[in-house]
Amino acid sequence: MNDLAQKSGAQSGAGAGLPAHQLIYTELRELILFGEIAPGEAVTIQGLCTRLGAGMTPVREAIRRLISEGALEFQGNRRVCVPLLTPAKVAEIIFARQWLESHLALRAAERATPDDLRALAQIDSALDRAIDRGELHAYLQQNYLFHGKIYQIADAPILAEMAERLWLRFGPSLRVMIGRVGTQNQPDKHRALMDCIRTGDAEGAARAMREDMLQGMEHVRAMLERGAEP
Amino acid sequence: MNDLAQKSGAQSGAGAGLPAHQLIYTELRELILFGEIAPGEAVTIQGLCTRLGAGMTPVREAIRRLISEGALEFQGNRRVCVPLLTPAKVAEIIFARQWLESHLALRAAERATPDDLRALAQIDSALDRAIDRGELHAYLQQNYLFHGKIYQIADAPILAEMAERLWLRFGPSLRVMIGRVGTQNQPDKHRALMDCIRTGDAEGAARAMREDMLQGMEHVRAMLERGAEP
DNA sequence: CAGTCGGGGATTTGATCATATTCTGAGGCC
DNA sequence: GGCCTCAGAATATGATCAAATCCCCGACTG
Repeated sequence: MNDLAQKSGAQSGAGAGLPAHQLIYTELRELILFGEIAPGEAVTIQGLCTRLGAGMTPVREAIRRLISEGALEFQGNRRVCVPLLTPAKVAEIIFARQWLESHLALRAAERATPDDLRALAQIDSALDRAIDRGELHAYLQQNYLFHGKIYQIADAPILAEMAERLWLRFGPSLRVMIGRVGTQNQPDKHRALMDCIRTGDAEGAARAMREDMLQGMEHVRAMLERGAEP
Repeated sequence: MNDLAQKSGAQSGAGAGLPAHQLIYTELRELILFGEIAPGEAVTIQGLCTRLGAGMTPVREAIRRLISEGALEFQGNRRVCVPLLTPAKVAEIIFARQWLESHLALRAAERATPDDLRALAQIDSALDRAIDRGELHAYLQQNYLFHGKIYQIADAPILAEMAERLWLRFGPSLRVMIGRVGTQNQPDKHRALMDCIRTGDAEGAARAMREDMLQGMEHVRAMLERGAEP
């Protein structure tokens, strides 16, 4: 219960020292992004206060922030929940990502350094390991990291933020989709993408990224149009 | 149950009914959007508490939300200010808006009803009046409303939100730019846009919207590259 | 001797919490 | 079946604590 010790001792490695609402935000964001909270599931302030062991003010701020990012939804009366995707929303997301992701990949191909390529390769091999072992959470995480690294290389913070925000919208449903389809059935376009980046083929990188994205998103779309309960 | 008092809080005195943080958010958002708070200007919680006559919690939440929307910036140590645009950021915004706005205009042209056209014409004439009178604030406001109405007609909430978010980024600098250039020098592409929508020329609407947007944004870009202090 | 740099306290500001108040939803009673 | 009451949750306030900035003063240097 004595969490007040975090201010006096500024040690204990990373994470210590920054404000609680930031930590709560990051934590809650990952819970949503990787589907720990299912689409449609309700979120209460006091529930999170006990779940994350935090005060009420930081939790409130984190929730507000995630609402404004589309990761949570304000249900008219004072209820908050993880939004359910509709086919229309998925169509919008696919449309936006076609443009965003391919452009970011194109920029990344123009700018990537050998170090960047090494980092990408490292993430991709971790991703492969997760696929082999069927580790759902690690798969989602590494996949997200891979795209995030592309965004970082692309050096376009505003566009990257737009792309990251879309992840928050389809992340929960992606988890459900992968959970049903399995991690095996995802032919990996990342290798082709990295090859294009390595050879400086920007157009090819854009195309590979677009295909990688479409592959996953069309599965989500199909699941929503069929199952109707994500 | 049916709270129609969504946002038009002009009735019943103090606009009671919806939560305070929502009111504060809307108010602060407009202050930023129309440049009442200049780019680079610092924003303090307690300053806003007195300025808007509100408690500290709602103000905090509004600020957090606007930070996450890019309308405010977190300056390392706990300072918050309206961000200064850089040429690189403007280039990103122009790039994104080229795609977003033209696509939204295209969708709007495919969906607009006669009622929608009437509403657009009404906003546009208010905009013309503001230009004639040289009313800066009204000009910015009606211009924003015009685009917002297009977004609404387009019926693509996620894309519209992305576009609205960009307004928060360039709004303050737009105000500075118009303040220098004047409202007169903006040849109005809105008429052409509405004509295209009326005749169902979706491609033409997209083109007109793109040109309208470019006109304004290139002025902003030029101002930033020249003046360096917006 | 004057100007500047650095230190230390006062003040402002942000972060968090505990608590009071209000609103929503549900279940019981008439 | 409708109204009323009650419990639980969210909103909002103010107080409190910590930290960063600011300002003033003194010492050192040119």
